Amino acid sequence: MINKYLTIYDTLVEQIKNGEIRPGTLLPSEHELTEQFQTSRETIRKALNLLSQNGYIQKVRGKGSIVIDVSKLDFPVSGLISFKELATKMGDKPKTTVHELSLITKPEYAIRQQLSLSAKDQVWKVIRTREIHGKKIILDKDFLNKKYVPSLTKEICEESIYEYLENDLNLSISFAKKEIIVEEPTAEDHELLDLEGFHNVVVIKSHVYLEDASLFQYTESRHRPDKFRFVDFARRQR
Amino acid sequence: MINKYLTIYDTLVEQIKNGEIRPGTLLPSEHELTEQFQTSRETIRKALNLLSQNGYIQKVRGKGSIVIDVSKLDFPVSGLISFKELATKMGDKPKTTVHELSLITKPEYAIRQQLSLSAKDQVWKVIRTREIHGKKIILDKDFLNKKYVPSLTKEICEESIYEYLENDLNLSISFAKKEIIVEEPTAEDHELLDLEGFHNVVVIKSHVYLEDASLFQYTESRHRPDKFRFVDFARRQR
DNA sequence: AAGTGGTCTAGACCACAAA
DNA sequence: TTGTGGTCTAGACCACTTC
Repeated sequence: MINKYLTIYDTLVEQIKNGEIRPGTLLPSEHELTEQFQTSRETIRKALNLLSQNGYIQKVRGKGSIVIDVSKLDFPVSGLISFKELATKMGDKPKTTVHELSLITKPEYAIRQQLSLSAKDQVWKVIRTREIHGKKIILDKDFLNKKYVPSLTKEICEESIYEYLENDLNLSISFAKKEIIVEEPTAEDHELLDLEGFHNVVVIKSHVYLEDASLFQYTESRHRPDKFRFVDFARRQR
Repeated sequence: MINKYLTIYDTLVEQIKNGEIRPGTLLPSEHELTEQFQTSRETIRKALNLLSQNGYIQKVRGKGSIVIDVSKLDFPVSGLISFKELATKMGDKPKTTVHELSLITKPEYAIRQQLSLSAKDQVWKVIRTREIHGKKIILDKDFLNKKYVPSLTKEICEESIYEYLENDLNLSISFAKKEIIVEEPTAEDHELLDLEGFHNVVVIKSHVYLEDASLFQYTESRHRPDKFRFVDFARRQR
């Protein structure tokens, strides 16, 4: 059997999405749910806390758990939509072009800083553009610590580096720190992207960490501003 | 006495920030912590889960809790830096100008939609610009449901609407759904902001909810792109 | 085999809301 | 007063890492 509290979570999410439990109404009380799912209250509370964190319910002491209207925004609860999702959403086959794939033996200072490298660490540098409806709208610059990724090919970069990491290398990404800013396009942006007169690019700088909290990738994803969208669900405080 | 698990959380955060517990090392085990803080393991685990959610540690089964290097980004763990923080960080007194403060008796369709209003609900409309170093760089357009905010003055809008809501009206914001996109400046942007040749504005659209999950505010915060910055800590999965 | 974190339990007491 | 969610406990068993 799989996790009990996750199956309860999934069940409730399903019921909320289906409309079996309507927005604005109350969930059954924790006591009732323990009977419904034949489990202890703490287990129910774990499931409910997940629902709360992911924006499905709002818990109110003394009252109950209010179901939030999740229909207002159509997206994964939080975060940047990935390139593949973006492309398929726009009804297009995603197309990736690899402009550079090289192994840097002596990384420059800025990169060593970003990846907290020691003097002898080597780094994969990958530069790719992403195309939707025939327009190159995203420029991805990836730097990966060779310590964790011994080999890398053009074919892998054209598909998905992440799938390669997870499926073949058995590396698992656990968290990322992202920063979003707007910059003037560089010469490289002008050369590789179809900017069509846009005067800014949206830049997402990410530090990506593995399960053991080791930093293994730094990425700059540079987007044409008209195609950029980021959503966030922010719960107040702890 | 206040919350036990929160005080434990605060203690550990303090130790991590001070450097008493160094990044890359392991926290004491949960068992050890129960003895250190004279409490049960589940209470310790509540504190540790908070640390994990807020990006201070990474828990690894069988190993322990790794302390993450929190110094790489200097900011509140996640989210948009507020105007006041931004201003004080740049060593300037924040200055707010109120351009409009009006009560709309018949809100247009778009606003009724955004705030899920019934036909007879009235809405406060507030338009303000924010100034740093003598430049108007943020345009805030707020729409507040009068049902929750009976009165509003120019003085309140020049200070902080939020402080008024929380301190005087005893209203508490619980969560917000935000969307970030980049737009061409409108005529209004050109009129009210010091755009200085910038061709885009970063727009943060927010739906703000109260503790009982009722939607009470819709806001568009329009930023000059060079002064915009957003940070995000994204943990994978649930 | 020993130590770590992950899940689950059954019960207790508390703070808050509504009737 | 009753019902709700919030905190806390002491213990159990499991899955994983390390030795």
